[in-house]
Amino acid sequence: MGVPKPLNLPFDPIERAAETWRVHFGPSSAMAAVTSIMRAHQILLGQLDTLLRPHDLTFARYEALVLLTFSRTGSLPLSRIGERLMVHPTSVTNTVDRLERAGLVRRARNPKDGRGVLAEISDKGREAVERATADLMGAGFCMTMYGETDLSEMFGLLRTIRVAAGDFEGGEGPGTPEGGPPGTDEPPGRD
Amino acid sequence: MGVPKPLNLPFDPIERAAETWRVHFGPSSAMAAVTSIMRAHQILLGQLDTLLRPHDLTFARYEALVLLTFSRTGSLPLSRIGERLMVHPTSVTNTVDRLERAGLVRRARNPKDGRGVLAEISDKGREAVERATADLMGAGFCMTMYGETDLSEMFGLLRTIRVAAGDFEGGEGPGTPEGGPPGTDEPPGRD
DNA sequence: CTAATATCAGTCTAACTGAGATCA
DNA sequence: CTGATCTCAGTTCGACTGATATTA
Repeated sequence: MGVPKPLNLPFDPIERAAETWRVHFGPSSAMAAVTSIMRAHQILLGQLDTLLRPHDLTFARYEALVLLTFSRTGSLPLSRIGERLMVHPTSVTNTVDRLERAGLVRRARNPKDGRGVLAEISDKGREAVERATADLMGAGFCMTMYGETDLSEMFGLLRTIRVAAGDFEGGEGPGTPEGGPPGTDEPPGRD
Repeated sequence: MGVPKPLNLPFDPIERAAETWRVHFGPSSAMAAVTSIMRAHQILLGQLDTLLRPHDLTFARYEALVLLTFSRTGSLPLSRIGERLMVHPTSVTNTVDRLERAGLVRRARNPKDGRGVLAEISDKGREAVERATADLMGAGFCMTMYGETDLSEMFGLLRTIRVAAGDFEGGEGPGTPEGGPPGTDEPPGRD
């Protein structure tokens, strides 16, 4: 899965494409960065899904389960799951469908909002998260080729595009506002 | 598409997940970096595909077309396309199918290898690449929030995971080997 | 003979569109 | 009433498995 067979090309295909690109079209650093992100994603998803397959999970389903584990009551409205994981509403329905079929989650009516549906993690689900997480951490999240400095540098760099995409309000003001975030500061892990 | 509506959460969802993660499971910088790559990929693919939709192209098809544009004869064996773009053989067949149906590419027997099939770009295909490329470059490849320094830093950082995945032989020796790469040094854009 | 190349049939997943039910 | 939440039907897409024909 992912990339079972290393290609071992005698050259960096992205670097070469960037050189050729520059000759044909002009400056290519943005193109090289984009292509690198695409490829990194492909590599990571392949490796993570391979690690998660024995647990009958995909990375998307795993993320949803973890989110439920983190919630106070072990349950969240589907709408909030979609919001936090930044996926389409119908994708959330689909993900929860599969988790429910596997017995890792069950649906419940939201007592606080008749429109809403809660996804509630089951004991089996909690066990699955625990085992899967152990595997992922054992594999260092497939990022063992990086040191702490590189990891936080990468996080910082990619934060810029997330802010630009409007994921959250981190654009204005000094980075992480210190000494008094205006009003919206919630404790982490809140339901 | 992608994420048409900015979420504008009052907090960084990945940062918050990382904090909670650390409390539950331990160190989380690798997890935060992985999640950031996943999200960056999602953002970029959404924006790029939106830019390419009017040209009846996806990013995958666009990449294949560009590769053909770069080739000496305007044609490449499907196997080589798969190798350079690092996609599965059946995915190449599928991509070329679609490009052929759109009249941007045609198949031809490989005169040098009866097993092989060449994908050859058509005039219509070359025009499509030119127009699409103009759009993408006009949009700065959706990376206008970054400066040159950030872009090359990102490329360098992500190069590490590509090397570790065995994409190419860049692991041993001093970075980009200077003064005499061993034997396999080809001119770019060959074939 | 084996190995490489490409195709086909079919599965799986995620992301989407559009429509509709339910309820605040 | 509007708007939010969720579901369903159906599409598109890329990545895959396994089998097969062809040819080096």
